[in-house]
Amino acid sequence: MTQDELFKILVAHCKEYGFIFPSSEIYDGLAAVYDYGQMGVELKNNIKQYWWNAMTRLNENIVGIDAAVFMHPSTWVASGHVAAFNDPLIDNRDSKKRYRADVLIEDYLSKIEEKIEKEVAKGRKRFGDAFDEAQFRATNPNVLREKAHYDEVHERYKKAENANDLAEYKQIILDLGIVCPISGTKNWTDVRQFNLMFSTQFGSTGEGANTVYLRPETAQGIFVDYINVQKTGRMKVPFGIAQIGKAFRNEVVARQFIFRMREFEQMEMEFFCKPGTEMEWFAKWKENRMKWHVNLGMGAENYRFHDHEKLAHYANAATDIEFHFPFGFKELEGIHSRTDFDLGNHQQLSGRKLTYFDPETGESYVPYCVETSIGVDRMFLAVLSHSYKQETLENGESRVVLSIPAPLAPVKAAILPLVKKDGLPEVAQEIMNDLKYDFNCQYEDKDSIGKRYRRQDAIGTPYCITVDHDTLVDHCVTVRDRDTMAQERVPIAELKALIDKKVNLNNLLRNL
RNA sequence: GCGGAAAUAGCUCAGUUGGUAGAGCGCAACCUUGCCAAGGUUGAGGUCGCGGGUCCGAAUCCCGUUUUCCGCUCCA
Repeated sequence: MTQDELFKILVAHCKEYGFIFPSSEIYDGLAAVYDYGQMGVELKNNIKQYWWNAMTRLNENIVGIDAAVFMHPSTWVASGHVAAFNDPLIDNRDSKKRYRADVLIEDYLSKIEEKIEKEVAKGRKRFGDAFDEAQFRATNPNVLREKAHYDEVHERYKKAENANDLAEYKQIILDLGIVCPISGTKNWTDVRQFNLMFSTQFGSTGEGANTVYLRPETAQGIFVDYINVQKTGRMKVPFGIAQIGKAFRNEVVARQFIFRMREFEQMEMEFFCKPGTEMEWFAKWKENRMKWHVNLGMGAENYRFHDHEKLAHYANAATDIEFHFPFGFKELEGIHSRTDFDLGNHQQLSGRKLTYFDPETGESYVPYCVETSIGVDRMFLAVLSHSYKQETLENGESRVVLSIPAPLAPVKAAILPLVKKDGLPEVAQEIMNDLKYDFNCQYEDKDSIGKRYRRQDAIGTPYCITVDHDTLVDHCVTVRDRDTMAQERVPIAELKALIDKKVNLNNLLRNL
């Protein structure tokens, strides 16, 4: 079976067993939007709990918040999203390639600059030590011609950019005779804008209604609440703020199941530290976060760091933790050193002081920030794709099993009477009623015992507890292990401790 | 957004040159059985993705549209 086939089967499995459904499916679905079903929501909640507890409970200097999805529109000016998420795009009809119109023009401009530098280099070669570069630039006709051309194009481009004049972008591209690097033709479509932020109207729809955006990342909620948390929590730098929440991006193409969705959930932690110490914390959080992943036991070889060579406008260091998905190593989590970009911009735009007074050194500064940002949905996909296995058994039959790390499993134990008579269901119900306060359990008495085992395997239940006729006499049950299929006779009184040992999330957290 | 492919029962699929829709699995009830997907009986479930068109007649041919998959593109 190829990885591609495996992925398709996994998607089908998710739907069949209630993990993930296409959103609004009875209306043909909504592109790249998915719902979590009765099993999916349990797994997802467990993942979030593992992260939340690891962040806020294991670190005394990290606290959590839950900011609103709606934020003041200025937030997205300060964060750079208004500028960065409004790319003017243009397609070449022959090559079917899409480009950013502004990048095409900027590339053209830098080519003119190259020409000028070439001329200057020629002059330097010709005149040797006597070369006066400033004079050469001011007098050489070739340089002057190119410079004039550059200035003219640059001015038009800046004007178009400021006015957000998409038609002018296209006109510039046509006037300059820019061709597609692939097809070599000038057969361009109109320039269109793809705003990656969803917008909606705030207030009444009449006069006075303002456009607000659905947050494209949760991080900004932390930055704007930073000063409130620091003051009210009497937090001392270094400290962190953690948040789990929905974010929205109107992706041009959203695909690969829940890997890239238009509505998704992030688990982000912003760690505020003294400027100059950020690289230490960056290294520490890289190590810390990798440990959190590997601790799940899904194989250290399935993770790797991918350091960014090209950094975003806000970062001075960035790395991804990539996971081995069925479609290759892909980003699961990002760790960025964001400097004081966000707090600095919010301070400037809001006019509010966001500096921290360090009582030990007497210094005042805007803290630097190291961010860890993981997609809940990607983590979910990582767990599921790693857990899904088709096994061939000794008797030649096959089974599908989800070997989900036990503390994350949606259902921890299934209580199964061997037969639906002779008082066995009643005993099983009693056990169920006792265990349900500690674990998410399922009771099932339909079909043969073997079939019920397979159904529980398919949703990744770590333990099946079978009540048989002997139970009525010896008060013991058969406990069947999901992964080994081995069976063990256990007194009912010891059940809780046995299950707890394997499925308790705290045991996972203690290893961190 | 562009190009290619696909959409029939909850799932996997069949459905011939256009002639009023089928199987297996699953689901529900009952009987029988009882430790790794057992057997029997009965039953529920489909305006063939949606909307037009051609035709006496469309799941089937044509056009449009939605969704999904693959390749581009996008993903500060």
